[in-house]
Amino acid sequence: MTSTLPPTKRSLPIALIRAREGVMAPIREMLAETGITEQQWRVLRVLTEYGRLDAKTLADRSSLLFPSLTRIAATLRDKGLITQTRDDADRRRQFIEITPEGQKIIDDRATQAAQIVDGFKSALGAENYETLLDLLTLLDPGPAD
Amino acid sequence: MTSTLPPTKRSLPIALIRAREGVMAPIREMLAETGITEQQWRVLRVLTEYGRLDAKTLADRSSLLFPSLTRIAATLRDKGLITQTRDDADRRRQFIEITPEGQKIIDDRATQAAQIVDGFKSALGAENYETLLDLLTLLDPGPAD
DNA sequence: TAACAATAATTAACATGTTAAGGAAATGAT
DNA sequence: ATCATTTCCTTAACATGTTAATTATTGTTA
Repeated sequence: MTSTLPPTKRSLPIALIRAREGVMAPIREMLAETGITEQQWRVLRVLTEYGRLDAKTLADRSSLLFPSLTRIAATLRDKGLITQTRDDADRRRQFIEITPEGQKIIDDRATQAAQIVDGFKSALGAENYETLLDLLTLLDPGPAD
Repeated sequence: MTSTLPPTKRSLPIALIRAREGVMAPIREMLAETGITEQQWRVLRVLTEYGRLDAKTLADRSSLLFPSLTRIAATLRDKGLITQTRDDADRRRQFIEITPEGQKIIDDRATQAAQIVDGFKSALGAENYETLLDLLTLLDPGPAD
């Protein structure tokens, strides 16, 4: 049975891109007022959720490649939203922690962000929404949570 | 009812990124041998599916922003994989068409690409796969096909 | 038709994605 | 202890994502 490529309208990679674009549009709009990017927001959210983290773990949990995190961390540090501390026990490693200023950005927008998420949940229906998250997780090869 | 942000492990934007990463990894691996990028592959696939297109339509169907398409088209032209033709009726517009060399890249890899897609379809199950595509389409604000 | 508005495309500027190479510190083997 | 290896992180180089400004052409209207 020779398989052929689906039409691009039913292509999984393209559907993932478009869905992400649809979901991120209102979030980006919200973030525009804060002067931080979507990825910077993601880093701050992970730091809020897990507390101080080493750079490697932070990159994993933020779904960022290490080189991206290096640049983003430098930007966030310059903005005073995080601090970077060398690990005395292993001087290769680095700890990253959110500052009160960074925390404030999350706190100030958390409700608004949650409302955007709720909007999509309503649009799909709660059950479909959970199904979608479950199916997406199956496509993620990452460490089995 | 005050809504709060979900933990990042159940965040829709992050789940979309990770899923995309999981799906694209083997495709990128395949494309590495061809010397073209994922986006360039997408443009060539759309051109194969729809034939000659004006740049605006091509950008839409490839899910690319216009500035990205401008650069990608220049690259593909330099590689001899597409041709660009000015519209005589409206000299602002431009038509883009795939060349035999470009077509060959698609033809040579179509089966392999389809097998990768089939792998994900099996992993999820055919029914779940279609459900996933349907749900993703609901998140796409784009023109209702 | 002259002035203004709208459209197609490019360019610019900055941030991120991606792969490869490099540097510093820790680990392991001899 | 020394050398090779591994690990954490940075830097480099190039492609793309994103928004804004700019150019060229077309359309509209007074």
